[in-house]
Amino acid sequence: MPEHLTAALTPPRPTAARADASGGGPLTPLELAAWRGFLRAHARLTRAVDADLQARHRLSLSAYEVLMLLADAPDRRMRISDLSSATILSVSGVSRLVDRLVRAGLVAKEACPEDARGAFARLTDQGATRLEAARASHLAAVRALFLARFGEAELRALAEGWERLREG
Amino acid sequence: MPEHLTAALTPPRPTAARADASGGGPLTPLELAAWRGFLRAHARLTRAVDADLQARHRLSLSAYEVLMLLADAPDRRMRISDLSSATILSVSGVSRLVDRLVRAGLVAKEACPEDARGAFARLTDQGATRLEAARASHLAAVRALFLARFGEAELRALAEGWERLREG
DNA sequence: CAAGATTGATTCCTCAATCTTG
DNA sequence: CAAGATTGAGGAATCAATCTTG
Repeated sequence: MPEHLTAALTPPRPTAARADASGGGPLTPLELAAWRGFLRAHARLTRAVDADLQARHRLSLSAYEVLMLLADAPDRRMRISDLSSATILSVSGVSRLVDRLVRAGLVAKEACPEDARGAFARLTDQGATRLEAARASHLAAVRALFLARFGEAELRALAEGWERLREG
Repeated sequence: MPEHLTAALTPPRPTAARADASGGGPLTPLELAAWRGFLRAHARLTRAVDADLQARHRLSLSAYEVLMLLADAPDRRMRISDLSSATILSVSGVSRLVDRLVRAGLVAKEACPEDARGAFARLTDQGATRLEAARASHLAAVRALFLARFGEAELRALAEGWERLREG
């Protein structure tokens, strides 16, 4: 860590400067810690979780999410665009991911009877098996690296905070 | 939004199930909201902030962060590996990003006198100007989309939470 | 040999264009 | 024409290999 940066990383002390902190003025140390911390925490966490999932089960976090959504869906199938809304991926991103999952045998594509434009992605038995194999260790990793670091009240505050961000 | 998912997105009600919630058992609704909310909030937020920065100033969020670090560094310069530790990028990621910034004229590379293996990236005057032009609107965006949604106590809790994650 | 940096290969994702169907 | 899905082109990031210097 470069020496000139360590000062910026000491825990911010309580400040009364928040009144200044509007518009485009420089971020207060507290604002910086909240924002950069968010970016860094996300990067560290997703890397660690993804690497774990990849090493143990040859699945990316996105692939896991899609398989999980399919497993929970009626008939174990969902349409591409619905998968897109339920994840953080674009429609074309889902299309390509589903392609890869089909090639891996974890998902099969089916035509959509009542709308011939649509396409279903359906979880195969092999996909269900792989998901089942991955689920416990993945959830344990998410708990160990993230959830377990917070108390229940904090988790509620987090969940509520994400919701508040979504509304704006 | 697929109908079968809406139930999972209603705000989690207080639950006493946290005692179960260890190991690899399924996530409680609260845990799910905290974890998925984190992933989704990050995706939405960084996309919005990045798009804004890109549209107004032709800068990616990573580029902004690097320029910012350089502006705050002594002699406006840092070494590639130090930039890597100070950001969420790998060494090769920084190397390629700095390349792009050099091509854009925002950064210049300099040899390192006391260690000929090293390379400095130095902010050019043009880079400083571009950064100055971008700073206010970028910080306003970060405030509007993220910081302003939380009170000061919440920001402190967030900053402290990220710190706690880092320690594990 | 170890450390700093670069580069080739690859992966994953996005946008825009396209095709098909409602 | 609008909506669902796919595909071509391109961007940005990573790992592993390599080169140079300590």
